[in-house]
Amino acid sequence: MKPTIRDVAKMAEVSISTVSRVMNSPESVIESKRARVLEAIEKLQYQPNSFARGLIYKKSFTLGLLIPDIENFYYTGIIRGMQDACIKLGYSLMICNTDRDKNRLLAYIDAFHEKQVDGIVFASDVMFPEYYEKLVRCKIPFVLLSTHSDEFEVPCVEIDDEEAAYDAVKFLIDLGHRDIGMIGFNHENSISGPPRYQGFIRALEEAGLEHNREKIRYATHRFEHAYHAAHELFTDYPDTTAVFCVADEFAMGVISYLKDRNILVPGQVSVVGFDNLRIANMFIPKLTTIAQPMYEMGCRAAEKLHELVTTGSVEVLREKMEHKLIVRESSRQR
Amino acid sequence: MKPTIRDVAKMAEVSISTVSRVMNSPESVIESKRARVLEAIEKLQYQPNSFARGLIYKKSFTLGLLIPDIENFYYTGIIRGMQDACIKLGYSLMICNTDRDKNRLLAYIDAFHEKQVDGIVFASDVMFPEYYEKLVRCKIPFVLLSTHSDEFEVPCVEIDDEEAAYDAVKFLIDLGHRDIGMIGFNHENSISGPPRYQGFIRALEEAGLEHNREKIRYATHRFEHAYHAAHELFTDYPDTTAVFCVADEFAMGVISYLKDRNILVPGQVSVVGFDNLRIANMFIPKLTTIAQPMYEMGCRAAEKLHELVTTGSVEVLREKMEHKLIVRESSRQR
DNA sequence: CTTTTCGAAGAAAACCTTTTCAAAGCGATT
DNA sequence: AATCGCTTTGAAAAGGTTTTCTTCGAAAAG
Repeated sequence: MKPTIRDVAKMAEVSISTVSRVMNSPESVIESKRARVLEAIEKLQYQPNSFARGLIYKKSFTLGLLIPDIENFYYTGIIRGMQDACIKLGYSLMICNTDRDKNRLLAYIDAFHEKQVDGIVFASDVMFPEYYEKLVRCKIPFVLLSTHSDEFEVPCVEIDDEEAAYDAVKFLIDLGHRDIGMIGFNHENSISGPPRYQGFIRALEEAGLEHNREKIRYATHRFEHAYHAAHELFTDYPDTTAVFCVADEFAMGVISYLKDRNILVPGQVSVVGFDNLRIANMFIPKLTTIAQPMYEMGCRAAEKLHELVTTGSVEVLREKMEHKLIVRESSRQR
Repeated sequence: MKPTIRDVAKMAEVSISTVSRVMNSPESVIESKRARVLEAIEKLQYQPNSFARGLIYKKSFTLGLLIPDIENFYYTGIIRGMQDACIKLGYSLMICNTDRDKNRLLAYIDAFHEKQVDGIVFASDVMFPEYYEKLVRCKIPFVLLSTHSDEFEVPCVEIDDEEAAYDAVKFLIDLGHRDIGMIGFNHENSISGPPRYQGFIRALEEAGLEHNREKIRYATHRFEHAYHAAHELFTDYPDTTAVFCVADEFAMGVISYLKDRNILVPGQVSVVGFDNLRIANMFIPKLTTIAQPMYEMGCRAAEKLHELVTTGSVEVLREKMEHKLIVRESSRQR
């Protein structure tokens, strides 16, 4: 049986109030008793019961993180950042993987509610009214990560997707490419899909390359889809010399496809990815890509959530993080 | 204010006991009242307070998972499996990433203890006496995953590392290779290091290829180390025609090194990996590798822990999972 | 028609801690 | 000597649930 505060009190021959005080405001109890209590705590290996504590404080000192797909390398960086921030701020972290399943996500919110997490970071997914209302009804504070909501006023941490996509495409154009394709996210069920598309278009228009507008194929997160999308793209537009991919995993899919078709990357076709996953630097060829500061974003999300939880509001609603183009081996001057 | 069982009772005009019964043994309360209670619960969006519950049950219905490095792709499969099993079994899951830091790991155990997790899955790391004793003192049940302990009697789920390594090397030998190197885990701080080494040696001896005994270089988990280890190996033994790597990430490092040296894989050198990460199928060339059933191992670990938590013991102490050689593109007949 | 039995539901205790309130002790002030 | 104020301590309430113990009433048995 786990020792309770009562056992400590008995051993130290004081009341339980005194034991509690020793732990929470030690200066208020006289030296001699304090020493006895501390000794008893040590001897019994006493650890306060967090359930009893939670009952009183109405706080669990736990944050929840909701991610769509833990097998997506993108989230591992986020998790590390958030976990480190949680340690600093004194929280535990509960990570849940929704597998992009609506019901599962809803169930996790219930679980979080029941476990009384102090707040939730909601990563990447679209904030459907259903989710929003549930969260509000449960009165759980939350912040969005790598996503935002136009419909509701929710704090978020993200990069400028439009600008980042623009930078990537501009880079390809500056390299001399005139026939540029794109592998994008489907616009429904995706927040970063539209702005990245916009960035692509803006870069094209600025350079008078509107004839590429239609060279877009869509994929849904996974390598295999991107491989297939690349097949479609190059079947329809075999003269394409550069492809902008909205995810590194897509870039790998495209490069694999080109490899199978014996098209050289970057020799014949340049490919730019997005995210700068750890794998981007391990792939052959190493990927040119738009880097997102995943670790920092995880940290910021946790800090922002902490701010929201403790003060009830946040100073800046939408926080933009810096992206950066990283040039490696998958792109080349035309 | 969150609604409590009291509010539900008032609205349904019954006692709190009845409300409690509706939730825990509905058949014991009469239809009419049950309906009223259910309605009130629905209307108030009532959710029982898990602190109060925990206080009574002395259970948190939460399991902890301790992993050394979340950026290692190996663990994402494990996490998915374990999380799915947890859902089935009615647990929440708390994942902690130790970054292979002893103090951090110890701190997480404290956190788990304080949060009263019902049990812990301890993945991949060496079970140092320090950890073991702490866990025992805290009376937290735990199982080992992808590791085991010779020193202590702890339930575990793992594959047969010796056999798996043997299979991989045997495969290379059967392919006609006579000059085979290995990139292994350092033996200190690694559980699977020694048996995989043994498997390598056994396969060599069986084929009368003992002259390869020394062709081993070590790396510590990361791609870059493996790249460097490959450099050492091929500098010392330039005639090597096949490399057995104890991790897919090592295989990628080796292949990257060979690529930089303009040595073709599998044209001139065959490379076999270990784990069958998702990335093994995305890499160029796709990796021949030993598959571990990561998802199933995560599941089994959770189930086993559940068994341990609920019954106090497990039926089979050391559970062996099946591995399997997957032949892809990084290996070829010599 | 009375007694027994059984089902349903309420009251209250228990789980463990923090915190408020009250009391006791004691030196200092009037 | 009585009062005041201060420090230190203990008693008790509060937090929300489950569960045991009782009670009440109705149905079954005699």
